Amino acid sequence: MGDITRKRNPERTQRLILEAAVAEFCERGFGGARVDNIAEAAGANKRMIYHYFGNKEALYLAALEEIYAGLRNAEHILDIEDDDPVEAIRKFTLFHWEYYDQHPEFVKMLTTENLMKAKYLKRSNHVRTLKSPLMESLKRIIAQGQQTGVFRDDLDAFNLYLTIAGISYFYFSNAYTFGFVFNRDIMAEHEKADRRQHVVNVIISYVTDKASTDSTALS
Amino acid sequence: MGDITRKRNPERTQRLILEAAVAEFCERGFGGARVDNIAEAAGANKRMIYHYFGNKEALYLAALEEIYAGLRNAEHILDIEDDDPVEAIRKFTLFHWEYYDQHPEFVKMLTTENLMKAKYLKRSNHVRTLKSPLMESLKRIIAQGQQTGVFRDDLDAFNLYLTIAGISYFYFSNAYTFGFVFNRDIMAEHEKADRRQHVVNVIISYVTDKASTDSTALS
Amino acid sequence: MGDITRKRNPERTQRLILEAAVAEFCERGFGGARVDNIAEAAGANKRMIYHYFGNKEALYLAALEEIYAGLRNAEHILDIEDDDPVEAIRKFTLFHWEYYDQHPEFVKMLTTENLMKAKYLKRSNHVRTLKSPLMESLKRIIAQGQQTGVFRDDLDAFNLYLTIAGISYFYFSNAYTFGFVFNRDIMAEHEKADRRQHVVNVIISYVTDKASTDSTALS
Amino acid sequence: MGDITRKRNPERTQRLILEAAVAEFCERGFGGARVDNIAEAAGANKRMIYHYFGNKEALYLAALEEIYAGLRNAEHILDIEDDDPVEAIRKFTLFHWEYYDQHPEFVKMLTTENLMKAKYLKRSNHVRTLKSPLMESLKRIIAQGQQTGVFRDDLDAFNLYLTIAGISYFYFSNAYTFGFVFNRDIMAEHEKADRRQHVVNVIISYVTDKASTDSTALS
DNA sequence: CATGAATGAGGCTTCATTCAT
DNA sequence: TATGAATGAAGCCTCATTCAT
Repeated sequence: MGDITRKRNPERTQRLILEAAVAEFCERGFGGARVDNIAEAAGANKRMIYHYFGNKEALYLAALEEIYAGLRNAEHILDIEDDDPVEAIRKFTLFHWEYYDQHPEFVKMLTTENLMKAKYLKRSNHVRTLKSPLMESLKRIIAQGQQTGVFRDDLDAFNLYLTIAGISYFYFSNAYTFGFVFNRDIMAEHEKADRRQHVVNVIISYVTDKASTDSTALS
Repeated sequence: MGDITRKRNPERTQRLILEAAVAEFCERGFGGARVDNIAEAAGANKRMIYHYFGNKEALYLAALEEIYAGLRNAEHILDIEDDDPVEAIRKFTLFHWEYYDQHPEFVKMLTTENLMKAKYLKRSNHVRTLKSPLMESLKRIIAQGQQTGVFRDDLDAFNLYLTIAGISYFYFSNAYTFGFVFNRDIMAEHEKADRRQHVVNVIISYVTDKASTDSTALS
Repeated sequence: MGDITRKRNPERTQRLILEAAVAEFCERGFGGARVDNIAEAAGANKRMIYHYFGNKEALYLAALEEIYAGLRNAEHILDIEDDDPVEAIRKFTLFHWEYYDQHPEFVKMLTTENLMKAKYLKRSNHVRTLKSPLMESLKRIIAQGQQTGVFRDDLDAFNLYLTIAGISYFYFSNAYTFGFVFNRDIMAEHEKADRRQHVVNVIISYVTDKASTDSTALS
Repeated sequence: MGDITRKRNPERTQRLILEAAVAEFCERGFGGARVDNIAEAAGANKRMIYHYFGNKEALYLAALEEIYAGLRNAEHILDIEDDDPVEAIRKFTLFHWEYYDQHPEFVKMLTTENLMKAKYLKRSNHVRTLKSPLMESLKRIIAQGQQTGVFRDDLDAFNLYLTIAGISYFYFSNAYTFGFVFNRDIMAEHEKADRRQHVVNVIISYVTDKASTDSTALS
């Protein structure tokens, strides 16, 4: 008795289950995840999962929303008040790079969810609002860069956002296969540092390349 | 009688099983895929899968190698004999875009495999050699572009390849979540056409942006 | 309601499974035994077998150890405090005869296990200690018999044990084939009584035959 | 062409199948034996087994009869023309010891068959006659030993046969469990030589022990 | 709130046997 | 005679979920 860590602590139990669920779903995907594993990892009884979350699908959705919530919290770090749009876009790009690097569970959950055609995400009521702040930030940066004449004119926020996110995301999401095919240790620190710089270069080259705007007419 | 499609045609049976396996693994991932479904879709007896492929894991590996083999075959299309390096890089980029667009099974199998940390790919003996030709093509293009002074000096083939592949791959691999969060029909033809042009622009801007080579020193 | 025999009685469930397992493995051997049969005979859900024992192999090992444990328990009956070594060896011999007669499952499990080259027995951690008490008893009897000059000098406990056990064991283990070949109802009570006496005679003749000790030189 | 070893040699194929069957049934028992394994080991097509033997059960019966036929052939070696009944009984005993030692497949097939309650043996039409010659030999030896006053009067051929056979058989049939429990290498040559002598001693002590005939009245 | 025993459906795999050639 | 592709039944095992306490 007196074992306060185990007895009658609903919030703690829920949190532990959620954390264990995120880890398990990341590690094995939805189909491969085991409710038993989650219960054990959470130090909770399996019945508690059903008590608090209903079933495996609902637990997965909770884990997915937890992941998106993590991104929302991190956005606050990204307070770009820079006068320099180039520096701002650089920070914006690096924010994504760093986030994916430090939150592999985010990458894995999104990848899993995409394989399931966003089946569960579509059931979420408040996820859709989450990414907007980042998009708004990007739009502000673009506007400022174009006003000051540093950025090309034909920038589209949505496309640029996809490129910035994708170029970083892909490195982490597909590291295993191309690491194997090209026989490189993708996750080594020096490899990541090298790639990080490349990513920034690509983005900055694109947004500041005003000449090539016309080149699009070629294709 | 006369039902030539069902009787004693081992090669056909194997092929049908493999095709059904690719579809099923793409649709549901390794853990979610059902051997029964594959057998039924192939119009074959379930026992045949074990007769020809051994077990589910071996069948998955065969499907994975089939996917990579498909890429190898497609490479022949990419005979870039252009004198213009910019045009060459454009073709190279579009080849990847088109391939991912037209072969969603390639994207899904690779994504699945990455979620499993390339567990099965590592068992493959001849996959590693497959991507080399593409990399060689890219190196030739880079060399030519730099000789003619059109390309920047600091291009790294590996990084550029990852960027070209990733920027396209990401669009298709993450279409479902992005489409939902931003409420856009990512797979609509006009959206894809728009994106296709953007991707080309980004790559060309980067490789031809000789000025910003120095800008990297800033970060 | 009130059906206490079926609900929430883990010990009872485990015991019933184990008993059913012993019967099934005896009847059909390891390969021939059916997990479904065991579950049904135990009145339990098949899943419970895996819950409590892990898998078929582990269940078999548990059954095997149960069998050996039965022998250990029976040993307590064999408290030979006789002053007469001949009477002691007679009791010792009859103990084995009676045990094999009354525990056909012991004979069958051992026979099955030997056909499998003791594959599972070797995994057991506490079986090896079980037979020692019997061997110790025999050694004491031999020592006493030799001290009093009733037994021959060249008795080897291990060999004698094998003979005592084997001569009885064989009758029950091979009853079906030689019962058929010689067309006799081996398991009829009068046949067993006759054989029982013969077995005792053979052992006593051997241990008390001091003259023939030299005869070994002949061969 | 010209590969005479593989093509169109019915007798050879049948013999190879039978030999492979004996080996497989010995190694794994009836339930554990695999028709595929037998076909492969025989270098034959699986269909041939069904062509020549009908089905798995019939093949097993054929293997069982083959085993008994082997014993019959070996009996000819046992031409005991000795004037000395003790020497004759010694030879008779050693014949069984040697046969079991040199033909483990005989021991295993009989053991397997007994576990199945002689299910298949009972279907055999000519096995029952096979052991008679040995029994007749033993009866002659007993008669001679009793006529010359060397053997005890109460010898029963059937019981003596069982003892002689069983005491040897048991050593080989139960070698694995005994070897493990007592931690001895039962099949080592020096162990076998030691045991061989012991077995002979036990039998000779019994048949020549005329005094203890009365002692049976005690029990 | 918490436990873990119990369940039924379904998953992968194996098997002896038959069929078309 | 010989081959090996094809089959349906059944085996072991796993899973998410519910129930009794």
